[in-house]
Amino acid sequence: MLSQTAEYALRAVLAIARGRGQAIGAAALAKQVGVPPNYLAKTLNVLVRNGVLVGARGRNGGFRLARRASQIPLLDVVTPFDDIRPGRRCLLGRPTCSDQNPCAAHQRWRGVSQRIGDFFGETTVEDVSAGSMSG
Amino acid sequence: MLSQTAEYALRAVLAIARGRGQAIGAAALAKQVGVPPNYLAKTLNVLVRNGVLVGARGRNGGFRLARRASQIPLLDVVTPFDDIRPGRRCLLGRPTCSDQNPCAAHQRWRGVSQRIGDFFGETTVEDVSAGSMSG
DNA sequence: CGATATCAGGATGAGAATATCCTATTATAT
DNA sequence: ATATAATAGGATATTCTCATCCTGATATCG
Repeated sequence: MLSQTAEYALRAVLAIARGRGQAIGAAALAKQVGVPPNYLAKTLNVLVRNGVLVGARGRNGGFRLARRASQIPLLDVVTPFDDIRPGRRCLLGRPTCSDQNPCAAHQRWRGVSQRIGDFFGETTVEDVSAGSMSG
Repeated sequence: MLSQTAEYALRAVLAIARGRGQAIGAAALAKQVGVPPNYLAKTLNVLVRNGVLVGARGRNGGFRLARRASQIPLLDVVTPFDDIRPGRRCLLGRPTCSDQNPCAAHQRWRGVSQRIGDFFGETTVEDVSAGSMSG
């Protein structure tokens, strides 16, 4: 469903959210969510550039959420890595696919696609970070 | 959503279904659905080995559906290329994710995931091949 | 100040997915 | 029979994602 990188980003952001405002270093985060440390560092950096996280350098540095968890839809976490806009989710891979310009599967796929879009747009980091530690 | 290869497979199978029993050669098919000819040939070959298509060699050869279009769920077309079983669709990429062993996002993602699974399992090639030529 | 911990980010490598090429096999038409 | 048209499928090339490595910038602690 999501690229490896987007999954890493999600896991990391959820872990940060569980820290309740406490900054967490990339290395600790990597160990906690089980992803390659160096790669995660780059991924977190992208999230900083996209306004999802803020990164603090130097001793006692680390990453925090840029906004309250309730203000960050999962879409914001995922979008820098995967383009999941509705038009780009055509089942048959057409560059654009809409009600006006539908592919053969559009009519039937539409409802499902909508559900996916709604999920990422409406579910916030808070909604899912409240859950279990794992993942 | 799907890999490039799975998309190609879907497009090709839908085009074959529109041929109403008439065998279509890989080259003609490739031109019709707009995919690299040699690559499509390999992809079609996989579908033959998986019992979705039958390939006829020699002059006037080509590909036909192995069953009636109404008997081929999209899942069968896609599965040889993408593993989209529910357990493998964990948002956070855990190897297994279920009601018994859920990830943080499981509860909320579950409904959407189910819809996706139902779509591929229940929608048949006939359901979507009836639609437009394009795609 | 100086040592150290940490993010920022460019350069490079490994592997998978995608794409191309070529040869073998098989059926049909003449 | 022979030529030809088509699938079958191995070998190879290309591209992109994922991952590692290294250096620079910056903040904190003593």
